[in-house]
Amino acid sequence: MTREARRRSATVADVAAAAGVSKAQAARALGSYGQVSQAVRDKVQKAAKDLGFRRNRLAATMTTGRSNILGVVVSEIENPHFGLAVRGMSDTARAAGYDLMLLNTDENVEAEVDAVRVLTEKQVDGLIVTPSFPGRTEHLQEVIDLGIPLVQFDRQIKDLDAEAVTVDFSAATSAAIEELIRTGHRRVAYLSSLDWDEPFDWDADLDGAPVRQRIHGLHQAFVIHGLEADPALIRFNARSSAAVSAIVDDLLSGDPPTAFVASDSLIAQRLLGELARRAVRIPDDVSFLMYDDFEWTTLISPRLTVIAQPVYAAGARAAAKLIAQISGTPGTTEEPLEATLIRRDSIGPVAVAAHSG
Amino acid sequence: MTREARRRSATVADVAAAAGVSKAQAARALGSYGQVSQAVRDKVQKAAKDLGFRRNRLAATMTTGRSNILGVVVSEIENPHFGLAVRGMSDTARAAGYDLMLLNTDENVEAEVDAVRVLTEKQVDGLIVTPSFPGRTEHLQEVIDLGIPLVQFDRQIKDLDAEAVTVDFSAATSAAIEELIRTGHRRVAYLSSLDWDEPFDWDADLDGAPVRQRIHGLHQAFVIHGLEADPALIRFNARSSAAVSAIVDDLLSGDPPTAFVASDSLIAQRLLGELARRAVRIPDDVSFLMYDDFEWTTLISPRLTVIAQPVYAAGARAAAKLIAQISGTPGTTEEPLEATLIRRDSIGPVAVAAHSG
DNA sequence: CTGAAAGCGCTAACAC
DNA sequence: GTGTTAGCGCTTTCAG
Repeated sequence: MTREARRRSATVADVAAAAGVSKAQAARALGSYGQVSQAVRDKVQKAAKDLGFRRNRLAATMTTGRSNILGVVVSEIENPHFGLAVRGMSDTARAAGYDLMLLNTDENVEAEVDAVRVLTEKQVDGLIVTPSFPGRTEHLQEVIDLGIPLVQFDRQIKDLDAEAVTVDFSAATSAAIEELIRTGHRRVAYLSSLDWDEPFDWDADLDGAPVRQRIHGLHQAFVIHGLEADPALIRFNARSSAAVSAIVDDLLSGDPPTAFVASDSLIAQRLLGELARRAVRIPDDVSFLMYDDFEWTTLISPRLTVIAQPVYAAGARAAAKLIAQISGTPGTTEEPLEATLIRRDSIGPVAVAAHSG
Repeated sequence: MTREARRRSATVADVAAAAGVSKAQAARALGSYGQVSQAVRDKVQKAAKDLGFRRNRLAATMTTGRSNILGVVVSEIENPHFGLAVRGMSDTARAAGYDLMLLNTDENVEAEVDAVRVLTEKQVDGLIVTPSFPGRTEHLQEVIDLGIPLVQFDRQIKDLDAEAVTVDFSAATSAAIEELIRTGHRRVAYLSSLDWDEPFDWDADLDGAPVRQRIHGLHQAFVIHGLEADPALIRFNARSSAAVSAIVDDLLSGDPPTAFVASDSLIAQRLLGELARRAVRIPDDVSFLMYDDFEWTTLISPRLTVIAQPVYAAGARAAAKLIAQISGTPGTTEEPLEATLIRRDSIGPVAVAAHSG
């Protein structure tokens, strides 16, 4: 029941024979290119229908060299952030006749290297990649050297001569941190899912991860006010509830932060869960800020102050840029995508008892 | 800067020539199949490295007929439900050497028909599809007739002789509705994103959409108690905030429901937003139930009573089943995937004033 | 407009 | 173990 042999379906040759024309003409009629008389077109169409012809697009790729496939490498497809971004890419790609081949890396560099290789071997016309790790770029450089169009998404590795679609967080981040500082916060924790094992300090080379811009913004805001920010409060690898739980334990055990910043909505949920479990109140005990905006953030109490970003648009733009590169169209210069601070109720003054500055 | 011609990269023939062996031997060494002496293997490996050889997997597909690509058609990739499912598929597929080609349909039948056609034309080895609409099955039947392995995901069209991976909601749904009835609810609204324009009644042929099982369960529970459920409270097309807003307006204007059931987390968020905007309190004014479980549902107040389902596992299983079909392995019979009711605080007794039964 | 023929890069017989 | 040969299904020249 499961397994009838996969019937070899009709080929252009079959259709041509049935229609009594040459393979070339049949192909032209089927593919609507070149010159074909109406008579031939009709005969071919009919024969194709009768035989249940279904073109083999891979064979076409063999000769044309174009697959009309965009390779997409994301770090965490189950993250609504990427879900939305992929939707943006998908809509734009389909509209231009491209399809998406999607690989997930789970923030793992080896998986990324692999994914990029597989995708190029499958002859994708171009790649959209969220580079996991600034330290490893050979595989991406190789793609560029091969002349395969590449667009970096969500993160940007500067050494790489490849377009990048990122959102500008500087204004929104400064505004948010300013607000934290103004309301008395001196110890601000930042949780990211980035795969990073080395000890962190402000000079660490995070390269173009959006985290970098955000952490940098955080640091700068402190510096501007002549304050010091504790690098020990910047934490990575927050990719599971267990990881977040451990981080929270650790953070709360010493000189605790008075504010938490979550790098994305998944981390935010985990973090809020851990905080609630420990009866830490927001914003009375600690303030809270998250990147990305989803409707649930307005449903919880207090409503979360967030830094929203145009995720769908970013995905759509990445696909558009890639397609432009593929087709040799000059990239139109568009206005930068800006993140915006949406002030709600999760940032408040530092509790006096907890104040340690 | 954008567009250096894509260099034709080295082929097995090139490698073979450089290594001074035949094309066949080179291919064997490169693909690690057949018999190759260590000496040849080494020479080939070296030549491949020197030339920057990168296999063309499409060419391989041409001869073997196998692409090692799984086609995935989902209705709403930005829905975290599918994000998680796709992650499950992706992990399972990668582990078995398959990659995913993902198309989104936005619950649009034409898009689905298209997606299925494109995928088969791209010679995917099999398909995982969330069938949008029970009324249109020719495209899927055609896939089956072609002998291309197909697994239905999340929904099941019964006429189709294709495996399906769905979650059993009957027990969880009965339990939930029982609870609603017990606490006095007689008017239970259900919101789904399904594309459905006809007027709804309890006999409507929703076929295998999970909605069907859920709505059926709802209806049955009422019938068992000798009660009547109003079909006018079952609403579809809840695919945007605007749509949900309109539905809520309409629902609230007549004889209003005392409980709302959201078919997924996206709808739930929209619905909760609309309810909050209208100052409808939960569970004081209306009770609330949602399908799927994400951490934010425990962060809001009241914590949401939900029907959780093993989404990741379902995705993983769909991929596993498809791969089993492809490779002709007999499908292992596994225990059914069960949804579970998680009782939290969003279901309460009907407010006396609002009671209208 | 139409057709014949030459590949795209790889693998699968089939000999040696 | 190794090499030769013949395609997979399609799209191109390049002639007519």
